[in-house]
Amino acid sequence: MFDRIADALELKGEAIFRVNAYRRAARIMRDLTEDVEQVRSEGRLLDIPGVGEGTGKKIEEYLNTGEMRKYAEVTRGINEELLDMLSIQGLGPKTLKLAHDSLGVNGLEDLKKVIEDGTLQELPRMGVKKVENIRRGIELFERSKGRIPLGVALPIAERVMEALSGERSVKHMSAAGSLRRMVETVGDIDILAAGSRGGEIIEAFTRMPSVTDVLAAGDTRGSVLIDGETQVDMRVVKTSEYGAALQYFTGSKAHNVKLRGMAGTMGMKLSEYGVFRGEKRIAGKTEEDVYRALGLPFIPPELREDRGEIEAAQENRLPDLVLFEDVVGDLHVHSNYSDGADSIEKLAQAAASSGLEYIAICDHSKSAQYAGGIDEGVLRSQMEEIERINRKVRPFRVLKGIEVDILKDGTLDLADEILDQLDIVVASVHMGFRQNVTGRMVRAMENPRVKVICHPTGRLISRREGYDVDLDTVMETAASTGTALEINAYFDRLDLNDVNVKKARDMGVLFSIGTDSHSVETLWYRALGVGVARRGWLRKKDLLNCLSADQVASLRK
DNA sequence: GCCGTTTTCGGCCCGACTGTTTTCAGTCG
Repeated sequence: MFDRIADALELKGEAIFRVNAYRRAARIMRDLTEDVEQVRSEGRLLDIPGVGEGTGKKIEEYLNTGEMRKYAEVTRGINEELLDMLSIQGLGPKTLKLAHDSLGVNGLEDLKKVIEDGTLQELPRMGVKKVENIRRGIELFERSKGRIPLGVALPIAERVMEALSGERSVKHMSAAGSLRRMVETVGDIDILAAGSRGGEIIEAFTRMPSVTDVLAAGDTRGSVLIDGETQVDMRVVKTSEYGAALQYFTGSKAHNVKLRGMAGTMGMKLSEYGVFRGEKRIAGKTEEDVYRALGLPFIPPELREDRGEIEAAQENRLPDLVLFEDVVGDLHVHSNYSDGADSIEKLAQAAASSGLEYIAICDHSKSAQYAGGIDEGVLRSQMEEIERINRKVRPFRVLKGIEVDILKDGTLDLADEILDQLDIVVASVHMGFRQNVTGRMVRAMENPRVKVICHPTGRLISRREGYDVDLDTVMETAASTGTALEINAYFDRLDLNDVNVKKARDMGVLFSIGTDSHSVETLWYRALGVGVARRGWLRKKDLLNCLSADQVASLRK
């Protein structure tokens, strides 16, 4: 509702600072991991930075009545669709308001009509090119399916950088933006390069075979569509400005705004060209230099969300974040014993060559019939095969595991006797998403054999909300029983997500990264899991995957 | 609307590009 108020106020031409205050409040509410009712009942609403008198009262009003008068007032007479249209590229609030007020545009079809019949172009400060830009913006708006999952965007970014790596004048290159911060979905892909011949680099960029549309191309900036749908923006800067540019283009916006404010109060100025004191440029070549000039240690990109990282940096208490190389095991892999595509041996070899020390084969249990779940007998023969394979692939190790179903009464799908023979047991809810999920998970965690609860919310990024589950209770029980919660790294799950990981970590919960791979193709999703872990402020000691195979196999709760 | 090492009013991040204009408004990131 705060986001919608911001949209509506912006459209009405309200002061941008007020609009931004609402956007900030919306972001803060979205990031809040505590129950807002609880915060209110303890009288702490106004303790939340960014929530003042006004928004605090509105939150109270909403909690009491389920309504917000301000929201009703500012959205009166404005179509929801009109507010959505603010995200059309090339069409901002001023133009949209003008079209609304003087031409009666109240939706996408109206706008197309006034473009067609030429009346839009007759408005003040409108011309042929502007209208054409808006027309293209509409095309893109209708074509793009919204945000791209990180797991889809990362390989595209890598392909682009690979294609440009041969350009001789390129000195540095990196993904930037939300992709570099490892946000679970990204709006577009940003690539930054440092080099002397910007024009040539951009030209090579626009000539890549996968490019279907060139949206812009100049000496310092280019923008294209890959395969007709994914927007990639490329920027080229001077080597001396690369650090400041990378810092700037990585964002997040909220992080940068706060940093720039800080720079101001310290008598400096921060821009994408560097840190300045008066006319004098005092940093900019590397990101480390930029942060140092502001009196801060380097803040890893995954933390740059203005969720307390700047304050932590000032007080020198940034977490020592887990590194990709620290994660030496994948604790959730399916084989062709259930619904996976590849043999255990093939998975082991692929995992070994990707730098892992071990994987845990955790196929589905018998109740998951749709997934070819296995019973006690098949599991026994799988354990024998794993022993044979382990003799072949040493020092790599395959752990004997199972992804056991948590049944509708909270009991497990396989008997304790066989679970006792495994190296690791992970447990999942795969049925009855609305049926006492919390109680069932708690009961499963109370079983000392269960080391991990998989995908604790059950959400699918592209299409499903997740279970009816009380995460606070799950986290408390996980902490008290020593059960790890999974960071399921499958690209459409990423479950738990970043904010919940941070919250659970602060409660003393342990974590386990599992790719939930059903073939060798997705073992690389571990990188996505590490991204979520780092965004959740995790250290090496918070993850089971940083233990050795022996340590994992001998875990006791 | 929020907030305070410029502290209860008066600021609020910074710069580039585009297209429309004769000095700048709108949009974007």
